[in-house]
Amino acid sequence: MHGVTSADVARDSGVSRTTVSYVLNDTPGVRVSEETRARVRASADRLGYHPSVAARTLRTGRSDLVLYVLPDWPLGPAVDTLLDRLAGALAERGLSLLVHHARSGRPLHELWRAVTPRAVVGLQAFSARDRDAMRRAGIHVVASSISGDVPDVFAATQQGIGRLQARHLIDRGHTPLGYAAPTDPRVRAFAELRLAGVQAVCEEAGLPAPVVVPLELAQGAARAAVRTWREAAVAGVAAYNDDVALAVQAGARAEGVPCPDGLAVVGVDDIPAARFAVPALSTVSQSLDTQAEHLAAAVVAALDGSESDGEALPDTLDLVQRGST
Amino acid sequence: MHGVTSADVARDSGVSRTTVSYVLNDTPGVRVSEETRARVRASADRLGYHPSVAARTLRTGRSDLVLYVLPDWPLGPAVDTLLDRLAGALAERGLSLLVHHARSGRPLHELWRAVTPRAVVGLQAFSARDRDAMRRAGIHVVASSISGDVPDVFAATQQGIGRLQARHLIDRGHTPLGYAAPTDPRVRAFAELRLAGVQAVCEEAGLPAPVVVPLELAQGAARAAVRTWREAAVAGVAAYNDDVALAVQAGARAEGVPCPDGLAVVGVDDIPAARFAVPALSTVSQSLDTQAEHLAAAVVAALDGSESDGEALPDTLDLVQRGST
DNA sequence: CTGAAAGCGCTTACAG
DNA sequence: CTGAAAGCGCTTACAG
Repeated sequence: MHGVTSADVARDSGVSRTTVSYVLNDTPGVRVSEETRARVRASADRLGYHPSVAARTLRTGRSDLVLYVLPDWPLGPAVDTLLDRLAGALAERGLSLLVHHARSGRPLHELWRAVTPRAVVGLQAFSARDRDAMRRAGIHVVASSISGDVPDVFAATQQGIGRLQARHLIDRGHTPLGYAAPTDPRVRAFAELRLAGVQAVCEEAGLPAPVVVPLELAQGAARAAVRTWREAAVAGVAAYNDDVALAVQAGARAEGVPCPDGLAVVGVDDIPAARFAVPALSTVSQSLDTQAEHLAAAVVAALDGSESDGEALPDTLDLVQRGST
Repeated sequence: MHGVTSADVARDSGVSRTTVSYVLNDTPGVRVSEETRARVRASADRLGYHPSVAARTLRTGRSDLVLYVLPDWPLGPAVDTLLDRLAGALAERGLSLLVHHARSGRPLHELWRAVTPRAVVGLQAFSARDRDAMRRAGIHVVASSISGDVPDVFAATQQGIGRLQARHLIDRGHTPLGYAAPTDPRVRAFAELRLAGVQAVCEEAGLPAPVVVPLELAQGAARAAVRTWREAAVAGVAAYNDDVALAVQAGARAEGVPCPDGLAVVGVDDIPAARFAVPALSTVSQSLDTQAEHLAAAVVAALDGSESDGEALPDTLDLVQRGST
């Protein structure tokens, strides 16, 4: 049984449910004697009273939930950091995280119409239709792009990663460039954005377009890729992430190509294994912590009504140079 | 505005709210003509009706939420797989995942009493008090241990990992043994369980207890650790996970100790980097996918009332032998 | 086969 | 300063 209701508390403390509500919610602009307040709170405590979320939601038309839409793509470790920060920041305000699974096939609007969350948060931009409908329903919408219609912050960051990798390779004289793409179709959007960054820098520098090779995470595939790059005289490879970069290094080793002199490689993520590779792997560090913090702050700001348009995502990209470039 | 209610649908289709409810919920044992059903459904569709979750929950005393308690320890990539499988399996039954953050400081009972979820799922065992209170409230409780009071399945699995590592090293003749522990305090519980497995096997084999060295993920720390093991004549090291194992390999390399002949190493997780290490890293693969699937199945079974006591976690541990042992 | 009515637990004008 | 009463939207005995 759920059991204890505000009526029980009222009876126990000898006041009306109205007063119980006033006291327990600290309703502003209401005068209740300190003595009564204490009595009510003591009763609530003693009886183990917890207001029914359902009833409150029904009455106020607004729940204490924040809907978090998981993206289509696998987040990997990032999801942990993100969830952690978000759930933590929300818990401080008495809000809870409801997770929606984009891959589940259940349409988003079915969920938000049903639960009337306080805010909806996603890493991807929502469709204009979804977004407008949610706004009209008074729900705060926080996409990865902080201010409504600005191009996606995450997209900008992804391109920035590719740009940083390319510029670094060029600065170190490892030209022309190659790109080691992942084969997992779910991260294609990311890979394409990062690659676009590399391509843009090549063009700006008057270099030929990077030689793109999709790379299975296996020895054989890696060797074949290295051979392809060698034939094209590629001297520096930007890899989709550290795992792919490590594969490239292994392929080069197997082909007898020295790194970085024969083929330089730069990854993304700075996973622990990067610093133990031979030679140690240069990589772009993303500072997910900062990004997660930023997202959490954006949500909280939206809830507080301060909208926080201006606040751009601080620069979270960092090139860690090690032996592989 | 939320707007459309069952009253609107009733008016629009010329029936009572009762009938609307019967039709839309397919209430069994109720006869409504096919024609009426079609009319009601058409109205609901056309008006964009979505029953209020809050009202339904208030009325029935049971929500469509499953509360998922994130553990104290960082899950890393695992959380992604777990969430994915769980949210997917639940979405199929019209249930949604509510995430509770153990680290948030907000007590668990406050949340479950407030939202009356259908089930509560956690990777850790709940306190007996929490568990009993939830059961009494009619909430299904699914901990990592499937059947209520059996010792924690995850704990058993962790010990199994250590046992597998130790037995492998012994079989290959790499004795006596060392253990490379992590320094992150949040994973201490795991590390201790895995180490216990190693210790048990050593004892059973009549070997000295493993030499335990906590290992920072850095070159210097790794070298020092390797020196310690050398002094103790350790020939085989079980590492907490692949990241730590990779550090050990790097330390050995820097100390001029050949792997595996001078020092053999076995990790846990089979991360992509493991197969590209030099020599390639032997490791215990955990098959998180299988474990996640199993957890999702346990939740669904609990909801369906079939409890599924017997169904033990299938064996998900696998030793992948490569060059480092 | 269908409808009128009660009631889930809360908050909030509105009266006193 | 405090309370009686309405109503949020739904489901479900209960009558017809």
